[in-house]
Amino acid sequence: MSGSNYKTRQRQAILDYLMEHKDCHVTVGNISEYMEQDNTHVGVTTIYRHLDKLLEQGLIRKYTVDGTTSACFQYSGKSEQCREHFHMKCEKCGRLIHMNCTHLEEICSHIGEEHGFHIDLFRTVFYGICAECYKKNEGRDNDEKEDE
Amino acid sequence: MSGSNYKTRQRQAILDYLMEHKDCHVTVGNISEYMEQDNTHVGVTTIYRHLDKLLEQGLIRKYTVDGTTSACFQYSGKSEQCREHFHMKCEKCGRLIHMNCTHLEEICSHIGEEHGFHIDLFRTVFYGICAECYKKNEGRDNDEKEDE
DNA sequence: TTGCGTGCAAAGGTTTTGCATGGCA
DNA sequence: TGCCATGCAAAACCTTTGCACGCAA
Repeated sequence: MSGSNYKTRQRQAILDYLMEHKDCHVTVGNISEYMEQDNTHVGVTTIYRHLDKLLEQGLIRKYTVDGTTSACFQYSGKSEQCREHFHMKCEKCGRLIHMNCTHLEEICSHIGEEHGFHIDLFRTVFYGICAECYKKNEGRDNDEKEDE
Repeated sequence: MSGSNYKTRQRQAILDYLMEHKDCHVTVGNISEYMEQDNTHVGVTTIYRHLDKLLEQGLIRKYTVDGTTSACFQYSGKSEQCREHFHMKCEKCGRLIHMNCTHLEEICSHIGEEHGFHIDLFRTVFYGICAECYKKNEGRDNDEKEDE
């Protein structure tokens, strides 16, 4: 499997971009556009192919964010440790938060033992609003009605 | 918004199908194919439009399951109570499990209070393998390697 | 030199839009 | 009858594939 990684301009550019944006998710379109502006053209085909590899290698994650049709990717680093904690994604700012908390680790065993459900930590993501965005938004627009 | 729901053959057929399959997710293709076999043709456009409405009304959920390119939908019912518990999705059989568990509810408050992260219970789904599928699969194929 | 990497064009899918027609209220 | 609902065809996207050429090792 994808064991041969030639060191090419394109590969480096994509990796750089992903690492610079490790706090939020990006689409193939984002990457492509950025490269264009940067006069560092990289074909979308190439981007897709590298993302596939990185995904296989567990270096990035793939999401489907509400309202978007295209897939979102995000750098998460050598993931072994990411298989041991939960991730939360802020729906406002898009930040990915690695939640290291023993209390939460317990969830996993609880669900496994009591409910017989074996959680895939790598794929499971909590969606919600992060502390900062929540503060910012507090009391502001009741535009997004809380339903009754 | 979408407040006017005419009672049409198509709307009813789609709703029926969704409710009959409330235990698993279905794609637009599934719905369309079924209708065809059932001699109850419904155009895909119509299906998409109804799913959008149902989504808006919170009657169904939308997923993107790994490896699939098309969106998956699943009936979840008048969702008010589904905003109060977690959901788990089995990646093997596709079943959606409504997890009513006080222990887990605590987790929610823990995350909210200690970590300041406000979970969106309606959108958050735990991915993994359900008890039944886990049993079935136990010791069988190490085909799907556990990585090293 | 070898074989992977790249990029264009084309193909394959899924989802959305436009528009004329059908059907509920 | 007035509107919304429907469905076909076409458009708009996103992603994958085929193939010739480029380039790292």
